[in-house]
Amino acid sequence: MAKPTYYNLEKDKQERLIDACIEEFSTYTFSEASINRIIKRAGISRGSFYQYFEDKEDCYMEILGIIAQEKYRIFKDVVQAEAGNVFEAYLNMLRQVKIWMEAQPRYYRIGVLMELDKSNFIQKLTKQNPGMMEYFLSLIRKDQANGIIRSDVDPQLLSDMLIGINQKLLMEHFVNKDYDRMIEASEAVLDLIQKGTMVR
Amino acid sequence: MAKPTYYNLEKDKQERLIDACIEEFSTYTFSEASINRIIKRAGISRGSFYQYFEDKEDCYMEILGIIAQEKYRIFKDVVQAEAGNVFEAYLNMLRQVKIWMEAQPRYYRIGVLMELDKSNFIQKLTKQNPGMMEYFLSLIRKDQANGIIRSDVDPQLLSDMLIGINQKLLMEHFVNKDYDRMIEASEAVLDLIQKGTMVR
DNA sequence: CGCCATTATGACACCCCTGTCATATTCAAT
DNA sequence: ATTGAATATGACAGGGGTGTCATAATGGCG
Repeated sequence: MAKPTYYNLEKDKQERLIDACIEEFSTYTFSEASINRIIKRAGISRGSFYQYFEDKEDCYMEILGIIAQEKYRIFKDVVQAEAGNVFEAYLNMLRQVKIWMEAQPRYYRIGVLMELDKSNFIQKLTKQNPGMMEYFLSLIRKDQANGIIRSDVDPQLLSDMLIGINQKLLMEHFVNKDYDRMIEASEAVLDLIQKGTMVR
Repeated sequence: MAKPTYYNLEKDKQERLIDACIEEFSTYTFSEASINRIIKRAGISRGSFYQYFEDKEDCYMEILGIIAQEKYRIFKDVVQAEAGNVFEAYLNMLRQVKIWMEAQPRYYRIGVLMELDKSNFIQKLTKQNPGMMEYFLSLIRKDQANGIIRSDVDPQLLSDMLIGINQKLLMEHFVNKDYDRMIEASEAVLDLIQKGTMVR
């Protein structure tokens, strides 16, 4: 956790510092990120940085905390609409991600870079993510029970597919900043997965 | 290109050097790879390294050349069987990749790390890859003409899906070293894509 | 004002890296 | 055996990085 001095910082200075950190961590991997660049950008001295944070990891955790807060703020009042099936649930989720990407591209980028980092510290952080797969799995099973999805479809496989495909779409459209097209493409993908490619 | 001195090297020494390079480049990104570690492992002096190669890039290119050769050796006499459709072509390709992964996991790993590297040099190298997507696109169009795939399926989309899903499967099974399961999973995925998830 | 706690600073030690270069060694050919 | 070319070597320059620490500046408060 950041040192007391950090929390005592006057607002303006703290914001400058946070912005510099976000800029750095959304441009470089944690391993590649440079404290030198951060302090230069924030206009503070090397010594001060270490007055605020224990070290680079500490600083990173502080930023992650801020991101988590903001994420919660944006996602909390999203209609947790009872999704009719996995596919709808999926699209709901994607629309939320679109909002997130548009509102906070730098935050999203930090997430992307996290996935690319191989350092122990980051690997440990990333591992702590059970999440979404379980959610999809349960939905798929429910849909099978309701006769919406064929019962001989392997839930695990379908879930992997959904997650895998979209990782690609997300990434692709994020670099192009074409978020609307992303939703369209996803709808088409889901449609295809439901109907299959075969001529009937 | 490597310097003449490199090519004059006695076999044993050259092999030790190459092995050290492969070990390094299959463990670290090009940017993160360290000449210090390479020379230590190869048991040569720093000066010697630069007697053989212009610099790190030069060394990397030499290794890529060796990999390309080996890849060709393994892939050349694979039955370029006239695949019946995209899905068969896809599985053919995947089986080749399996052989490659098993035969040369380190080489495969170098490819993976290349994708993760953001340095200019590597980005430039990676870009020069038109490849597989075009191939899939043409096959998909052919299948549509032959009435195997519904004509209202977007070829680009299907191609993206195939490539995207498998990137995930490949990666996942590569880390688990479970190549047989990889083929099975891919077959299941392809089956699902063909038939769709809907109950008919 | 004077005093003390808090905060700010940049020089410093130490680490790792790449690429160079004068010098030493090896080796083949005369 | 001598000599000259090819090869080997590690000290060195120069750059970047992190974390520390003695010292300086600041700011409230008695």
